[in-house]
Amino acid sequence: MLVSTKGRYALRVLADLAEHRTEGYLPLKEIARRQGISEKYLESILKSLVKNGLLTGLRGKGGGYKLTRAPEQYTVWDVLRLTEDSLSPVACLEEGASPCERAAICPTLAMWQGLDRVIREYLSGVTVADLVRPGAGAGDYVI
Amino acid sequence: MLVSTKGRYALRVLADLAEHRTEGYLPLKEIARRQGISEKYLESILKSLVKNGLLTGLRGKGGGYKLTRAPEQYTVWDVLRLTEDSLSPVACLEEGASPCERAAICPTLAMWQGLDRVIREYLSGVTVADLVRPGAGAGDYVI
DNA sequence: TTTACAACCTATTTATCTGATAGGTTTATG
DNA sequence: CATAAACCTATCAGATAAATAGGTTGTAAA
Repeated sequence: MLVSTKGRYALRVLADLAEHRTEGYLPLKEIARRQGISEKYLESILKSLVKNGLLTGLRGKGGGYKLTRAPEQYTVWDVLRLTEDSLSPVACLEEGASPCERAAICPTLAMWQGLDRVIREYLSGVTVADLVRPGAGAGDYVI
Repeated sequence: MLVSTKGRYALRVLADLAEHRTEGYLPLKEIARRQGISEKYLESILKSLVKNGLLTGLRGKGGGYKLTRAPEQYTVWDVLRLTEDSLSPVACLEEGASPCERAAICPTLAMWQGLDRVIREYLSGVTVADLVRPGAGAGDYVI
């Protein structure tokens, strides 16, 4: 599996915040309830989104989270890069992977690089705004 | 990570067998040595390839493994489907996954389905013959 | 100014999966 | 009949995913 629940939840939260972005700060409790996700688990996910500037958090009464930019300014790729340790389809393409000594003769390397590229281009072509656009269907994102 | 060592090793073995397919049955020991893979681990991988008809195994002295078809008859997708529990990018698209009750309202579902399709189409478009074609480069498999 | 609320922080746990290892059994060949 | 090689079953160590628990700090409203 390429994308964990962490990444899936993060996208659902961003979509949720995009849909309710006129309502100011939204408390985690409310988002968690609406999305059916454990509050505590969601908390750890949102923390990293705040730390990386995708969300703003406001403490105290009346506080909560909101987007820092317009929904079309977040690509799915941007979001998943933060929540997933790696989005590479195979271990040998992960950043920080120990360089493979067979790289020069590996018959599969180019094929994996092609897959990596296909995935990255697809995810970079979809934004949070696309996700919340009404009536989005299965074939919409394939060019 | 989408594809484990199991799948990566399987493809390398098929490519190896394709390159040496004029030499009859190749013993696992020889393949493992040439590819730098543990014999015992490789054994468990090849077993499933034999069971599913991708390879033929011959026991006893002079035995080993060989391909059952021509290299261009194996797509990468065919191979990985056997070695990986799932090639779905997300848990909710795996076969046998408990049906998601939010499917009808999920803003991300269509996007994941599109990714799933992009991956499947890419992997279905590459064969073992492509892998062993001399001089294959990084951009070759992206249309 | 105090109370309630909500983000923030650190640690721990549980389960599953990956990658690998070990040792024995059967079958074919020279 | 000795040897080589596939076949089979079980086990294990480590990593990662997914979640849980409980406490601390900051902010706004009462």
